[in-house]
Amino acid sequence: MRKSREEAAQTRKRIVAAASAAFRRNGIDGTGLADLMGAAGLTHGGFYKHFASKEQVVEESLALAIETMVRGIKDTIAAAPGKTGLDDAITDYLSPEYRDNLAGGCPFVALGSDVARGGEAVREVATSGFLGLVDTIAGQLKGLSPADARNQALVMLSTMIGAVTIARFVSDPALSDTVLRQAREHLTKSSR
Amino acid sequence: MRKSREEAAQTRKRIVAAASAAFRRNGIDGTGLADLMGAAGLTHGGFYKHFASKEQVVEESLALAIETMVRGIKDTIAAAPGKTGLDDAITDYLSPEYRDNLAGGCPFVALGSDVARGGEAVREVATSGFLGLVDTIAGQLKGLSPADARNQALVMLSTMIGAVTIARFVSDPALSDTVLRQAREHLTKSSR
DNA sequence: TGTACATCAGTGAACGCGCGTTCACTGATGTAC
DNA sequence: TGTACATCAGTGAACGCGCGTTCACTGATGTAC
Repeated sequence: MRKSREEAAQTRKRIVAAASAAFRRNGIDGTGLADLMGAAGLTHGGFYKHFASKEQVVEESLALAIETMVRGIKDTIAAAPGKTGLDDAITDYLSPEYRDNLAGGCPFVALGSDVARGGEAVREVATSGFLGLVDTIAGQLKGLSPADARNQALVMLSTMIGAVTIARFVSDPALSDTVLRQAREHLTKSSR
Repeated sequence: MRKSREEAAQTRKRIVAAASAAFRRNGIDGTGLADLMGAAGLTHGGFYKHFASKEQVVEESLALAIETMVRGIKDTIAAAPGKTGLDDAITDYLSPEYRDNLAGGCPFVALGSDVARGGEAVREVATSGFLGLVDTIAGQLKGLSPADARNQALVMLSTMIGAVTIARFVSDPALSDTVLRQAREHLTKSSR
C-alpha cells in the first residue's frame, strides 16, 4: 500500500487543507483527527505518518489559512488600480458572504480565542501571519508616515476582526448585517 | 447529606460563578463538568441536581458574565461626572490588566467564536446581553440621533472586541500593548 | 536492465483516558398529622 | 410541639463514547547491486 513520494506529499497537503477548513468550522477542540483524515479521504491511523502530533497540524493549517487570506487580500488590492483596492478588500471582508464562510473565512475570527489559549508555537504562527496582514493594509494607507500607517492599520484590523466576530455570534440576522455595514461604512468612507 | 433550600441555592450560584470564570479561561470545550464542580467545592455527580445539561450552565454562566461586565461598565460611567465616564470605561476595557484577566474579562472576546458555533439559546443569551452593552455605550454618545449613536456604538464595540482579541493571541508583548494603545487613542480622542 | 531487499504510506484494531451523563445510596431537611 | 415519613442535595462508582496516540500488518515504491 505504499504510495510514491509525490503522492504522499499531495496527501499531506490535502490533510493540512482539510484541517485548515475543519478547525475554522468546528474549532480546534471540536475537530478530531478522524474528522481531518476522513475529510482528506483517509483513515485516522495514518495521521502519524505525516505529523508528530495534533499540535503540529494545528500550526501548519493555521499558517495555511492565514497565508491564503493574506494572498486573497493582496490580490483584491492589486486587481483595482489606484485607491479603491483597499476599499474593495475591506468590503469583501465585511460582507455577509465572508461572515458566513466559516470554513474559508478569517482564521483570526474563527480561531483567535483558541490560539490565545494555545501553545507558544501556535501563537507565533498567528503573530507573524498577523504582521503580514498589518503590513499589507498599512502599505495601502497613503500620505501617512510608516509608523502612523501601521498604527492605523492596527485599529482598522481591530474593527474588522471585532465586527465579524460580533456578526457571527449574534442571533438576529438584521443586527448582524447592521454591524457589518456600519463597520464597512466607517472604514471605507473618505474620512479615513 | 441533604442541604437546606438556602444552601442549595447558594451552591447553584457558586457553580454558575465558577463556570463563568472557567469557560472564559479554558473555553467551553476545554472545561469539564468535574472542573466546574471542583471549582465550586463539590464532586461532579451532583451537577444534575442543579442543571439539566452542560448546555444549560453554559447559558446561565454566559448571561452572568455579560451582566457583570455591563454592570461594571455602567458603574465606571456613573463614577465620573460629565463626559469622561465613557472614556474611563474604554480605557479600562483596553488596558493590559483587562486583557490579562482571562477568567473575569469580556465574554465576547473569550467565548465569541464558541458562541457562534453554539446552539440558538446560547446565541440569544449573547445577543440580548450584547444589545444591553450597545445601549449603554450609545447612551453616552451625546449630540447624535439615537440611530446614529447606536450605529457608532456598534463600530466602537467592534474595535474594542477586535483589539482585545488580537492583543490576546499575539505572542509579542510590545505588539499586544501597541494594539490596545492604538485602539484606546482612536476611541477616546476628541475626534470621536 | 533485472532482481532482491528495504522502506514506508496507509489500514484498522487497540490502548488508556476523560468526557457528559446516570444511578444507588446517604442522611439532613422539609412536611404532614 | 413531637413524631413519622418523604424529599432531595451531594457522594462516588459506573455507563458508553470519542478522543489522541500506538502498533502490527500489507503491499507498492524505492534502492542496491
